[in-house]
Amino acid sequence: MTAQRRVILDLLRKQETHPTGDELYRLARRRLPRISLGTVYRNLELLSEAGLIRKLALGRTQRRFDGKLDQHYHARCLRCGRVEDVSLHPVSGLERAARRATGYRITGHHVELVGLCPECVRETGRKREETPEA
Amino acid sequence: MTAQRRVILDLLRKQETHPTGDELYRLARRRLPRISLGTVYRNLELLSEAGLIRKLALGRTQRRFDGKLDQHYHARCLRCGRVEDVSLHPVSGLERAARRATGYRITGHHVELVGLCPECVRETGRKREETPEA
DNA sequence: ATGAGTGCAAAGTATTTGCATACCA
DNA sequence: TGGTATGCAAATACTTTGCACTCAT
Repeated sequence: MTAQRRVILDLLRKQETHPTGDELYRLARRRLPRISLGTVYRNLELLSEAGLIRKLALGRTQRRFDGKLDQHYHARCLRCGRVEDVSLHPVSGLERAARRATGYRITGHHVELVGLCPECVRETGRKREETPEA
Repeated sequence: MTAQRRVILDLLRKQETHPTGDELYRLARRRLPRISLGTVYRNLELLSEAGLIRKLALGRTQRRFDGKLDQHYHARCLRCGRVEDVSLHPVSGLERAARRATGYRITGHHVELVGLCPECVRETGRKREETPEA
C-alpha cells in the first residue's frame, strides 16, 4: 500500500460523488502533486481487483445497444463480458421508493445481474487460474 | 429513414447479443459495404433519441468509482450526469430468480435508477429546450 | 435548390501501456 | 538487490465531428 494508493482510496471513501479517473487524478494531485494519471488508473484497477472499491458503469467502458424496448433486465458475465437478457417481472415499487429516498424524478430503472455464464462456470471449474475482471 | 438507418435498426432488433458500435459496423457492412463507422454511431444516437433502441451501459462512457462497499443502489441524473447513492433495501429474491432464468452463477446485482435530480427538475421546469441524452 | 444524411478522415476523450527510474523489503 | 510501483509519454480504444458530396424532395 503505497502513499499514492492510500490517497486514492482515501479520497474515494470520503467522496460523496462517484468520481471518474480524471477527477480523482485532480483531487489526488492536491496531496501528491507529482502523481500521474497512469498511476491513478493503475491503482483504481488494483483496488477494485482487491475488492476495496467498486467500478460503476460495470463491464467495459464500451457502450452496447439494445433493440428490444420492453422492460427487461440484463445479466453480464464477469469473465467473458457477454450480456444477456433476463426476463423477470420488473421489480415493483422500486421507482417510487427511490423517488422518496432521493427526491429524483425517476423515469426508469435498470437491473444488472453479474456473475458467470454457464459456459464460463464450466471453464473455471477446470482451471482456476483466471480471475474475473471485476 | 435511410437504408443505413434501417439496416442498423434491423440488425439490432434481430440480434440476440447487445452489440457495440463497432460490432454493428461490421455487421452492417455485410449489407452495405460502403457504410462508415461515423454513420453507424450517428444513427445509433438518432435511433436512441427517437426511442427506437436503447443504450445500455447508460450514462457517459466514462467510468465512475465508488469507495463504499456495502450493497447500495445508484440514481443517475439524465441531465447533469451526477450519480448518487440510494439506500434501499436490496431487492430480495432477484438473484435467485435470475439464476433460474439464465443458468448464470449470479454473484451480485446492481440497480440503477434514472431520472432527473431535484436541481435539474427545477431547471427544466423553467426552460424546456434541453432534452436528456438517454 | 434545399435540407438531411453520408463517407471519409481527422479530432477528441478516456484509458492503458512501455520504459527507465525510484523505492522498499 | 529484486521486485513492485511510479512518472512520463506514447499508444490504444472508442466515439464524435468537420467537410464536401449525394440524394430525395
